[in-house]
Order: sequence, then structure tokens, then C-alpha cells
Amino acid sequence: MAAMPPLKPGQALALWHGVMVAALNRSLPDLTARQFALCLHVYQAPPPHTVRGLAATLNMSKPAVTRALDRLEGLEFLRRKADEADRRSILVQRTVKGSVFLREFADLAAEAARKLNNG
Amino acid sequence: MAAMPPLKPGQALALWHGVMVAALNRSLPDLTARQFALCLHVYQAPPPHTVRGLAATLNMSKPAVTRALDRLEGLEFLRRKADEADRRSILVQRTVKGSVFLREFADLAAEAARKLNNG
DNA sequence: TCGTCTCGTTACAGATGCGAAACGAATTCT
DNA sequence: AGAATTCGTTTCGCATCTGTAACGAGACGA
Repeated sequence: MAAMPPLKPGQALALWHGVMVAALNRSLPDLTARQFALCLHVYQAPPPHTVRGLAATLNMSKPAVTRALDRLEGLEFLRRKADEADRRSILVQRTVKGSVFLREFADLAAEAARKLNNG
Repeated sequence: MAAMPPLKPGQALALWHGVMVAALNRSLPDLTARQFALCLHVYQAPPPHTVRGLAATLNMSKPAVTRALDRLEGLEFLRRKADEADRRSILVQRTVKGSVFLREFADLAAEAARKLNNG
């Protein structure tokens, strides 16, 4: 991945504004901030992902993680898999549908960034 | 404002990931996506802002806008003002606290972008 | 084997979100 | 003046979020 261009605070606000308004108008499945962050984290950070680890990293309670996983698994954006090495744990895995969803969101963001320049 | 640098989809995801995780760990007042988009819109788009206009632009129902305003006014991030020209309408205005909040968020985003390069 | 710890989930109670519909107040039309 | 329209808000019923606490299942040391 190429280096991230420097981003000034004012540019960040304009970008967020464009993306969030665009997202609302496309009425994507409306995830809460926690649900979205959790989904994003599973796709962006290297595995393995467990409930306990996600709760710690994302500063959420374990039940909140469980419920977010329920929701995201219902949307087929993520999948639970038993951890064969320690059957108390589960491993949270990526899915095709989740990849597509995040890719669409990413394109939307890239497009919003482009529009900030070219109108 | 200087031109927005081009942003690739993969960079957008990495940026969103960094910002959302950082935001969760700072436990900012947790606004819903609609509340946050509404706040951002009032600060980024030129006034005047009415309930009806916000509802149309942000693809929300009018009651949802009213309730989001209640919440944001409670946090003192926004303020309602009577429209003297048409007393059926209200004008949504910016506040100092709201400016500070968004500035903090913007700094957090800029910092997240920086960290994606320099670790 | 028996206690203890850790894992994720479930049960509970409370807070908060949502849209549809009804509402009062202000404006505009006839 | 009186009717019709438009504004933001409120009410209603429902869905879903939250954290605390309790829980069963698996792992592990004594």
C-alpha cells in the first residue's frame, strides 16, 4: 500500500462529512459505531480475533462484542469458527460479503475525497 | 483549504479503522451515525439549516432530526434559534463546544493518518 | 479427580433509537 | 374571514442498544 498522504484537520472534517452524508443517502445497513469499528478491525488487523481480544482492543464489554458479532454474522459480514486448539475460544473470520461491503464503503470514501477537489 | 490528496480505497479503510478504534478508546460522547452526520453537516455546509432541509439532505425523517437536535443541543454542540422571518421554522446554529468537539475529532483523524505512515 | 480459572454466551433491566401518525402554531391562498 | 398548507414537535408502539451479573463448558494445576 502506498504511503498515506498527510491529512490536515480541516480536510479530515470535510472528508468525513462527505462520506457520512453519502453513506446515509445510500442507506447501507446501518451499523452502530461499535459494530462498524469491529467489522473494520477484523478486516484490517491480522488474525486471530477472539471475543476477549476484540473487547480489549476496541474498549467494549464482552457482551457488547458478542451482540455485535451476532448482528454482523446475521448480515454475513463475519463468521464464527471454533478454535480447535482451545474450544473455549472462537475465531472471528472474514467473509466474501463482508469484503464486498467494506470495498463498497472504501470506494464511496475514495469518491468523496475525489469530489472534494473536482466538485 | 489546500487540495485533498487522492485517497485509494485501501487507504480509506486503513484510515477509517485507525480513527474509529482511536475514537472508541477515547470514549467520546457516543453519537449515532445520524447524529454525527447531522452535526458535521451543520458545521461543514453553509447555513441556514432547518429541520426540513436537514431531513431531506441527510435522508432522515423529521422526527429523527428533532431527536438528534435534542441530543446535540443537550451536549451544547448545536443550538436552535427561532427564525424571525418565518416563525414556523427554526435555524440550527453552531456553538463553541461543538467547534471544539469537531476540532478534537479532526485532530484525532489527522493523527491517525500520520500514524499509518510513521508507525 | 477436584477445585479454579478463563472462555463466550445468556438473562435481566434500563436507556435510547426509529417511523408513522396526530398535533398546535404560523403562514398562505381564495 | 376561513380553508388549506407547511413547519417542528410529540405521542405511540416497537426494535435494539448498553452494562452487570450469572451461567455452562473447556482447560489446567494440585
